[in-house]
Amino acid sequence: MRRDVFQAIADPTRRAIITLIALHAMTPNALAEHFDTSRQAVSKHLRILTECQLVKQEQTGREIYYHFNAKSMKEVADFIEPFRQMWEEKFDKLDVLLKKMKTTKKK
Amino acid sequence: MRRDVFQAIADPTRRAIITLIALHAMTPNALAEHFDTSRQAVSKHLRILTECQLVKQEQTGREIYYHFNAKSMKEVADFIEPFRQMWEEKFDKLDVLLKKMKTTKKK
DNA sequence: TATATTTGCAACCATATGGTTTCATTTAAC
DNA sequence: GTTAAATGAAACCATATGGTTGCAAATATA
Repeated sequence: MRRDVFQAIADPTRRAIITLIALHAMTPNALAEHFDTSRQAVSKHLRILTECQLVKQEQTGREIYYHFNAKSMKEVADFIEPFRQMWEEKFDKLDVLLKKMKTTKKK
Repeated sequence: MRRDVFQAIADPTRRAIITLIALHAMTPNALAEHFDTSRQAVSKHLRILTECQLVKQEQTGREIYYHFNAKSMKEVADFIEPFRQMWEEKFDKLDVLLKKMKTTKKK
């Protein structure tokens, strides 16, 4: 079964879980209170997030605190980073100049 | 039907399409040659990418060139950006110092 | 005009997904 | 020791997903 970070963050509930957990570690029970779904559904999301290492477990007694593991998010960053300058429209003057030179040369 | 950018980039074929198209606009036929799937399958992917505005169509005769629209990728960037400093482990000395002062003060 | 090319759409299919309910296990509290 | 709380796993279900094949429409080419 394919289980990667991109698929993990595709679900809005999982993105919300990530955002909550990034602030501070939480138990599944505490998390479930933030959503309309059942605790078990949240647990399934946590399983998926764990499988792609977006979260880590820390057991204390019968409670399990889920921590955010930001490193795994880097894969997403690496994918979109090459496109950043395409949506950020601020090009410095050197870039514009180089682009101009390139076009005129071609012509 | 939910159709957002996160779901769009969840599929590896669609991510590959995006990467190809970002280099230069392509027709569905040209795109399909890069994959094992049928042209129609690629067409379905393009439909999804169009719906969340990750690509734009430009018709010339009977051919349709698909362009990459980087702006729509910003939504993903905005989501992961807050976590960036959590995975980038390079903190400058001032940050470390401030952190230290904070802890000692608390104690 | 007749034919070939490019494309999107519809119907269908196997599997994945996200949810539920039920149950077993472990640990805390009484 | 008995009961309650926290959790994960399994079974089940409706729907979404990604693929296929077949077909129709529009445009280029002969």
